[in-house]
Amino acid sequence: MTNAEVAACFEELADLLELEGANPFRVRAYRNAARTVAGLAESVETLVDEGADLTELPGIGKDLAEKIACIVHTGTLPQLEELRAKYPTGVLDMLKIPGLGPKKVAVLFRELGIQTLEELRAAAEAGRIAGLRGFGKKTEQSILEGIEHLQTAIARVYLAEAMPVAEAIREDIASLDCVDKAEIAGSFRRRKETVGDLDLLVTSTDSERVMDRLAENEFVEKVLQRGETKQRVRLRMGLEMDLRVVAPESYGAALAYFTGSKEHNIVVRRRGQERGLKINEYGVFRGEKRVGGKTEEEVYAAIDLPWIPPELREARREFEWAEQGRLPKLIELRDIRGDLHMHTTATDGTATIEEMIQGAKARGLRYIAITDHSKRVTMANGLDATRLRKHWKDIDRVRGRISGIDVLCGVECDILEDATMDLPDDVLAEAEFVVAVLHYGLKLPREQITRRLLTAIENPYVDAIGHLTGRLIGRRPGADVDYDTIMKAAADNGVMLEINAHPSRLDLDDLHAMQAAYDYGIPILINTDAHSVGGLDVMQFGVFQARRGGLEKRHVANTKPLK
DNA sequence: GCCGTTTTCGGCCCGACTGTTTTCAGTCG
Ligand SMILES: Nc1nc2c(ncn2[C@H]2C[C@H](O)[C@@H](COP(=O)(O)OP(=O)(O)OP(=O)(O)O)O2)c(=O)[nH]1
Ligand SMILES: [Mg+2]
Ligand SMILES: [Mg+2]
Ligand SMILES: [Zn+2]
Repeated sequence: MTNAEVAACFEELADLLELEGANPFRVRAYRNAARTVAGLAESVETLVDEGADLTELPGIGKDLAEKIACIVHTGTLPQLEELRAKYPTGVLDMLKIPGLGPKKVAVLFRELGIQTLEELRAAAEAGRIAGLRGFGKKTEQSILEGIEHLQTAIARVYLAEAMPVAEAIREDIASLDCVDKAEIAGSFRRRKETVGDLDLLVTSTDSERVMDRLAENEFVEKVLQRGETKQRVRLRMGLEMDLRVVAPESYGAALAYFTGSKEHNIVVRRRGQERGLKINEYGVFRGEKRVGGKTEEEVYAAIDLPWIPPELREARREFEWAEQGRLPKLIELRDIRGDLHMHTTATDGTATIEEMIQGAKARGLRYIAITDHSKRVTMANGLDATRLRKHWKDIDRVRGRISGIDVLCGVECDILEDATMDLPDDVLAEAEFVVAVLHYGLKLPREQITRRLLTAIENPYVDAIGHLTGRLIGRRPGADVDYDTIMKAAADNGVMLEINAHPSRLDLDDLHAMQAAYDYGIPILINTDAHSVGGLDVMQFGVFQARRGGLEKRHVANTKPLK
């Protein structure tokens, strides 16, 4: 039972309770529990087995602690099963339609007995929905469009994919004379690995002009919603964008609001309440009087906290840290000196040794390791001992004529399904850098995954483990890694763990990078795994993930000089 | 359902947009 699975139970229960018309704060408690569990680096299953006191976790009381234990032991909750029996899964599907929330879905289910999206479509087409209390012709029409849209709607988008579009739109809006500031906020500013939409904050005294300009932008397909201060549009790429326009004096408060996260905002506002203040997107108010909000610093100062970096604003540990003046000084891209994982045309890269070295040098790196694939990765033309030794000779020749950057003859060695290394020790011993990885057999049971990873970690020639779980964000889950065992072994054996910076990997993720660095003292590497010169530019995404995990420069080995 | 040196009961963030409504509920950010 993974943390994600436990969290999913609570999420589903929250949705079902909402349909039942339960107390919204009780529903929130379940959602908070889901978030707490999902945000835990340690496995709740282990915690339960060890008899840990779960009520020490934020938002988990006696009741929820028992429910967690019940889910871990039985896979579900009696209460959840009862509600599932009452509301078929198709009812929950209806909640995905924009504009349909728990109240409306409950009406459709109760009054018309609608249980699936198909039945909902039929009812709307037959005109049976308009006329229900709270439903009219427009709602009926928007339901039909909503069902249609669900079929083609895109999932969350990689931050890296959203970035060029976001930046282009931001610049266009910023070029208007009436615009003071334009910033992308939301999950984008918090540097989450994927974004559900883009949130553009603009300060201006002419919101009409700003909204018109966005509506005309070449990336925009359609205006979905428009009011006095905000507009929602759908971009041609499928992603949607929220535009919020406020007056310049509200910049800080609005940026804080729109950056979120939602849960972070709730804590900020609660701390405001406790101090007799009201905090909203327009400012900080004592009664009618505005007492701050021009900058984010003012907002945080009003609740007796230092400014908190956006990457940490997830209502995890940041308030505790800020309160104690222990906010980490987060690593920055410019701290990175080396990149110890990349490929060339020797295997599945598209650039030569020389091009990769020059590319790295042009990006200001002082050292790199060239780590082409080992033979098991036949698809990528992986190298056997003979070809690898020849490749290293080639690298050695090229590095000899390029000054200003150190180049290591490395290898990305597969950890085979039978828990042996893809290359013999005598070859690995000759390597100047070895990053060991799982590529195949990711679905093997936890015990075998552990055995394989331990083989690599205990191998004297392995320097680091790359993309530990092998997850591909939004496409496939990673291997079932026993983090505690693996991290303890890595710490004991002096093996580093990688944050693979590729936008679809980011593996280690933020939570486990934090666990490795803070709980186990394991040096972290942030590597690009570049397969082309341009691939070296993804380093920033690895740094973002590290920042979200609270990592400082000191935690990251490739900020240090090559020894 | 959680939580607390102001509370162990009674709060729980705050506001915009839409559509349905005759004054506001629902949904969403
Ligand atoms: N105070 C407050 N702010 C909210 C609430 N919901 C959303 N926000 C703020 C914080 C969010 O980061 C910001 C943008 O909302 P989004 O729905 O786009 O969420 P976000 O960008 O965080 O994640 P996303 O990747 O879009 O799913 O609006 C809320 O219920 N209360
Ligand atoms: Mg967003
Ligand atoms: Mg949004
Ligand atoms: Zn690689």
